[in-house]
Amino acid sequence: MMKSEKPNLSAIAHTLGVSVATVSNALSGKGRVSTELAERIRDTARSLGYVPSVAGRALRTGRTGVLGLVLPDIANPLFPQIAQAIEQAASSAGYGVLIGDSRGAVEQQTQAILRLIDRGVDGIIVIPRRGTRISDIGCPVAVIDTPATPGNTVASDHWGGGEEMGRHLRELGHERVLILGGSPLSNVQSDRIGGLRAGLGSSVRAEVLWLEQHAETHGADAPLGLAAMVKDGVTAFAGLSDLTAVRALTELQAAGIAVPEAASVTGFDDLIWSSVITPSLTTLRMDMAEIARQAVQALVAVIAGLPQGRVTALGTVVADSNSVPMMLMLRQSSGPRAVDNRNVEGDEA
Amino acid sequence: MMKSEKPNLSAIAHTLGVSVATVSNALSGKGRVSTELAERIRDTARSLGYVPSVAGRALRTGRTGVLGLVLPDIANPLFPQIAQAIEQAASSAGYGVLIGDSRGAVEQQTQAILRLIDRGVDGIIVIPRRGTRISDIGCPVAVIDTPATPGNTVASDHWGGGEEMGRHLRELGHERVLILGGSPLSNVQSDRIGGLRAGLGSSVRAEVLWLEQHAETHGADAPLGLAAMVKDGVTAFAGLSDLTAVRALTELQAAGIAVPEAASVTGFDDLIWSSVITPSLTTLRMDMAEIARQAVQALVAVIAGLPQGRVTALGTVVADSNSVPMMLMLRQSSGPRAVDNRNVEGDEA
DNA sequence: ATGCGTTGATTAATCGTTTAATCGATACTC
DNA sequence: GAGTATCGATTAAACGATTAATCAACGCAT
Repeated sequence: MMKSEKPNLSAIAHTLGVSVATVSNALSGKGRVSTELAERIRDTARSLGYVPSVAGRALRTGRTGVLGLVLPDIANPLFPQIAQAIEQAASSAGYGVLIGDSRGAVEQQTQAILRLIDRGVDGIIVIPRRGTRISDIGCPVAVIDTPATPGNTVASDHWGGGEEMGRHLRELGHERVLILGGSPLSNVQSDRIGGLRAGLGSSVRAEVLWLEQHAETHGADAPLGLAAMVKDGVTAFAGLSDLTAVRALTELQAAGIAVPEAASVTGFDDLIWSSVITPSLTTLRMDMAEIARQAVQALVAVIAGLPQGRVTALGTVVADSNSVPMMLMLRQSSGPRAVDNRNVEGDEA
Repeated sequence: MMKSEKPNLSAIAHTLGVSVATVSNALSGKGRVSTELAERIRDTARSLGYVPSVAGRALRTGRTGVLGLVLPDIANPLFPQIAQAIEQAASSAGYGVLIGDSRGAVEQQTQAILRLIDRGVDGIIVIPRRGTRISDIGCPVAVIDTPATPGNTVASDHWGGGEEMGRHLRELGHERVLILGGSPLSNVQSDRIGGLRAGLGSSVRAEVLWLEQHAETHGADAPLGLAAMVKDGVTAFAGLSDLTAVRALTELQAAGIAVPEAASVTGFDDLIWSSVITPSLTTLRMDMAEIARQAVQALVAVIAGLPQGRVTALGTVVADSNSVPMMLMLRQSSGPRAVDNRNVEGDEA
């Protein structure tokens, strides 16, 4: 059963009759060890099932090999994608990922960061709450927000994505578009709107409906009255997230308005259900794998003190490119503009 | 700027002219220290901003104060709820949470667990892949699956939830129900189906459509043909997750079948969009906060070697109660059975 | 006065790894 | 052949916290 206590460096050193330092050097490839002995050391290390003690190493080197991940609100439906990508990137860079939740309030974000630092993380990846700036904390930070945000490390090209979507809708012939946003405070949403407007061009009329504001005046889950807007001439609804897009889509369908025949609906983020609903949702997918890879790489470079590790004036790390293109997922919910919706049947709300 | 190096025990000891051991004793409250001196030590510790080194402590005590969290697939839309609840519970118990992703494959699950153990976690919380058993690994494990699963630590009462939902549908007068499941291998889904059948009673005809199987024969995102089933007399669709419920809901709507007037749709899990779609989705919410609390508590009890810490024959920790009730969220997508759907308009697919 | 128990503090060892300093021994240069 | 690199390995000192063992001092009963 070889239930022997976990093997450590001195166990290996002892079985081979050498010193622990030599073993350490051999395994890390740092000091000077004869290739032949190094080989034997690696062999016995493997056969003994040696795995270095993170605690011992951390104590000596001052680095834990752990990154912290802070999200505005862990309950965000985007979280799975993000967490998976970050974990994957960190793991293949030899790092673990400790999660920190800043559930809601802004000051909680700082709290979460401080807790992670107290736990000894080597660096932190923050997806900041809308409008928040990351003040100078005592460890390397990668910020994933918007290419336009000062101090941003790397992020999706929300503007470019919006532009592509806008162009798509314009080419379909839409002339009145309603943009459905959550809150004007979000950098991400501002970028997406800017891009949408640019892509739609000056000939297309685009208005914005802020859901947060709507919720305040009409109650939390009140209908948005989209059917009336269709009657009024709106033929496309561009949600700034798939969540609001699905909300719009179902509200239209429930009112008897066919999507995409009578009205188009588009979203952002390609959340998991976007492809399974009927009609499947035209949306923009973020390349989270690439974003995560870059963020982690930049962070690790600074942590390891590599020459390519660079830091902004705000103390955040900088990646190769701070903007990663989004990918338009053309699906069924967007189509050519309906010729005339004024006499469409729908209306229930 | 007091950029002094991080204060450690000896820094405190030095400023007060006492030994580090005394400081350690005072702060941990373990050894024998005069109350007056202990007070002074705590004061200076606070004023120096002392925070214990996790590495040092881990090396000495062998415990890191970190729990691992392993999920079947991090991309699961339930992940946010779970992660947030676990992080919260762990945090208030003084533990950090390290995430491990077993992205897909079953053997990856074991890999993820081993990686976490190598990182020195004190315990692991696993939400196992369907049908997977957790073999004896070298550290305390809490399993969140199904009350009926052998070795389960704590979980939602999926059966009871299903029963409640079944009763709800029966009371609405439905006589033919289609249950929409993903895969028959899932313990959770089996329980939910069992409960649904029990709640519906013997007078209600209930069939199951397995989406995974359907995808294999008809292609990944093929329509489920629900409109035809409505014509055939089915008046209620019970999704085993909100994801499939929304899929069903939109497919029905797109086919011109009014929900809940012509057909009811229900789900499980109360995922984030369930409340914002139209009609909002009747579903069952899990009490993840309570589940997480119990799992963490049980795990920590075993880790700390407390007398109330108990372990099953399979090596998993046991909680106070292994079953937490689900909560029926009555919303708009379920209603009384339509008298006759045979001549309903809908049909497009 | 001797012995004993208690209190309040210190000493010193230990956890496992890294790394600068050291030290033989061999090889090379002039 | 004496001085000097170079190579290959060892020694020993950290890193910061915990904890068993020890110790001085004091009170108190015999």
